[in-house]
Amino acid sequence: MIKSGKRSSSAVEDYLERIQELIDSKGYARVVDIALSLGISQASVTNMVKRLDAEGFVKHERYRGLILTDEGRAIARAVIDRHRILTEFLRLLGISESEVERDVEGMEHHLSSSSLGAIESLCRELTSNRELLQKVRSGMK
Amino acid sequence: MIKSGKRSSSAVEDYLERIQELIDSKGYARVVDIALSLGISQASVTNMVKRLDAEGFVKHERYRGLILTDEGRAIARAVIDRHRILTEFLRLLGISESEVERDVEGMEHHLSSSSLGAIESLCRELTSNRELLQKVRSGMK
DNA sequence: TAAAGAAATTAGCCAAGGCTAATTTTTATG
DNA sequence: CATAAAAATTAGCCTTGGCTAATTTCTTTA
Repeated sequence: MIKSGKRSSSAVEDYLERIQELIDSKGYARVVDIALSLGISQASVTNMVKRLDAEGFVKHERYRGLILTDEGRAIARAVIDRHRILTEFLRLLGISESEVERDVEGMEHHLSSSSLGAIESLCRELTSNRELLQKVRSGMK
Repeated sequence: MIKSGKRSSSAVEDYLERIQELIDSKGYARVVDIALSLGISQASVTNMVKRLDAEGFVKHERYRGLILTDEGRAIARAVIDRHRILTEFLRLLGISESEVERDVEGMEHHLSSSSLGAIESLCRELTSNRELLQKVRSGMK
């Protein structure tokens, strides 16, 4: 039996994504690290961490850092996946790096896995078919 | 000299989009029409309409309805465009109608015009090249 | 044209997520 | 090992954008 799913907010997804990335890159994620990385205040992070802990997405040990629960990690992984694929997609289409970032950050919380799978397939096709890619790119106004 | 741009919120964009659609379809958009159409309370709409009016996106006449200013109409048109193209895109990829709707509603506020143009071009290609479309669709897990 | 009904507004509330300033707790260092 | 520095928390505030209930204003109709 799979845990409910609970549709988490964009903010929650952003936090979980960043926490996982911090753990992957530096081995730990403390309140201060998250705050710096997201560009928000430590106080705001403390609040959200309380919520994430209460809702079972993370376990927090003061001054030690956070770890993600299975559920939290599943969400983080899903968001990171959507992020990666959307980024690849827009880059393939020749969108400028700064726009890719803005667009992806906005869209990554609103993509069903069906749509994600379709875009992934499209990326494969665009990657293996340069002629097609050229054609698409040249058709942009 | 073009007016600043002002990056309006998703909520503002949703309202302007819906107001324009109501005007297009029934000729007018009153508070009650917007409330019914968005599935929220009249009181909430009254509040937002005050804001939209104060910020110069609409003109409101009680019991008569709203009209969009040039600026409001420009935003509405842009959102409706993004909506239309994203919808076409996901439909082409074979996503189910309900998922198309959910995904588009979420994503339509976060798409730059570059990305929009690219997706538009991609739609043209997918439409005129059924073989490609088949290939992409069959590559989805 | 007066009264019923529809439309709109007001008042007061709530939750999510931000913020700063002040304080507490832990770690690290001279 | 005392204390400075770093990390975390608390308290209190703000904005956005919802809500309900009560009230007001306009329109419609008997």
